[in-house]
Amino acid sequence: MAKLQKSIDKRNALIKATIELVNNNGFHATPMSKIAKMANVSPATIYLYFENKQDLVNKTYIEVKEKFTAYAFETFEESMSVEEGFKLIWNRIADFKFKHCEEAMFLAQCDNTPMIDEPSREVGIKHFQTLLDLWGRGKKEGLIKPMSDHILYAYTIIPLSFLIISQKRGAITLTKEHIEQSYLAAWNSIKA
Amino acid sequence: MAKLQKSIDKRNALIKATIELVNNNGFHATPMSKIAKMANVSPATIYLYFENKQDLVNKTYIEVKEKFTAYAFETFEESMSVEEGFKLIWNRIADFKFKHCEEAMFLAQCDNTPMIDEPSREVGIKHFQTLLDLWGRGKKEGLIKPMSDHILYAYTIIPLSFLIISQKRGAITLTKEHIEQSYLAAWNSIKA
DNA sequence: TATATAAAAATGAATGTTCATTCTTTTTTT
DNA sequence: AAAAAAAGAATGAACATTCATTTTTATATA
Repeated sequence: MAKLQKSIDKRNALIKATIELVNNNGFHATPMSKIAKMANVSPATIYLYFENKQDLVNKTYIEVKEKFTAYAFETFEESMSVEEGFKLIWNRIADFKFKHCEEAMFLAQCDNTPMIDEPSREVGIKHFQTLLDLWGRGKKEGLIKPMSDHILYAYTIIPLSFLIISQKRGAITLTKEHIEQSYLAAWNSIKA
Repeated sequence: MAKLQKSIDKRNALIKATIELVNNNGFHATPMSKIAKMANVSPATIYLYFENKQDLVNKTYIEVKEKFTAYAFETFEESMSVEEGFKLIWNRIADFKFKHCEEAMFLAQCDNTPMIDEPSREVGIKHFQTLLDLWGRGKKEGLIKPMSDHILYAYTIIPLSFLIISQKRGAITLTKEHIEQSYLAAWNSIKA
């Protein structure tokens, strides 16, 4: 166990360092040597855990995305009403982005960039099915406007990424009130 | 004039090549040599027009952003009502992103990345004052919810970037109807 | 339990490549 | 014929990745 434990720590440290450095400097300006240094590891060690730089970034993306969606849907139950369920999931997402804003920023950067290869991106998308199903139910029940999932996503979830990034840049300081207003804006934009 | 004309052509070709290559491969994977090749120019020539790679990207960003905002506000007039003005500007923005989706994608990538340095980013923001003023008026008149400009922006303009990128990736095909639904979603999220 | 040994993990120093930038020469313009 | 613009080749630094060793861990033996 000791052996495996140690390995996981190093791996986590590498992923954490990748997130932080890519957030602050961008993919193009984060050399493997810096990642190694921040993770307190030799550059060569990275290659024991990841095939190469691209693989490191892909795996980081997938891991963060999975953590994110797991958190988003953790407390959701099928038995909930559409409105209740949506409110819950939306708030979990807001909560995650708030609490783990480094991770959230990293995802935002990946989602707008050719930094991640397509297969890894696909993996990330799959995990959102729960929300799409809920929206499907909402549309059928006439509670949510009959719009493409992409539009629903664009007007409810995407704005949060922007707000978190703005906060990280120091352009705004998000309060509980902002989040409440934000939820209302999201709901108003999709409710039938 | 011949001389100046020629120079401007080369400069434009360089900016166009930068947009295209960065969109498809990301900043980290677009060497100056490729930009030069795509613009039909020697690598050395780039340095007659731009100080270095960072400068080239900064200038490209500023130029595209200016073109974008100029287009967005071109037909707006102070005399318009808030709702009318907002609808007009929003549609101009949608229109621009639709017609010039390469440019729009480039901006989206810049806005979520440390690719651009802060001073250049600031320049890009300044040009949005017209919209902020309009929102200010809307809030005063009680037509728009009293929310931070960041939230208004997040729920009306930002979603468009996501939709354009999704379209470019082939995940959705945007129709006139999508755009209309989209405008309604935007307006519903901010109207008082 | 202590010791020896094999296997695994980790390292720091090379390696070779890529790439931004500069230099020197050539071409074009005035 | 001088000046400006452009070119291609050269330069040197940065960097991803690999190599040869060392250190750590696990296992086996006494």
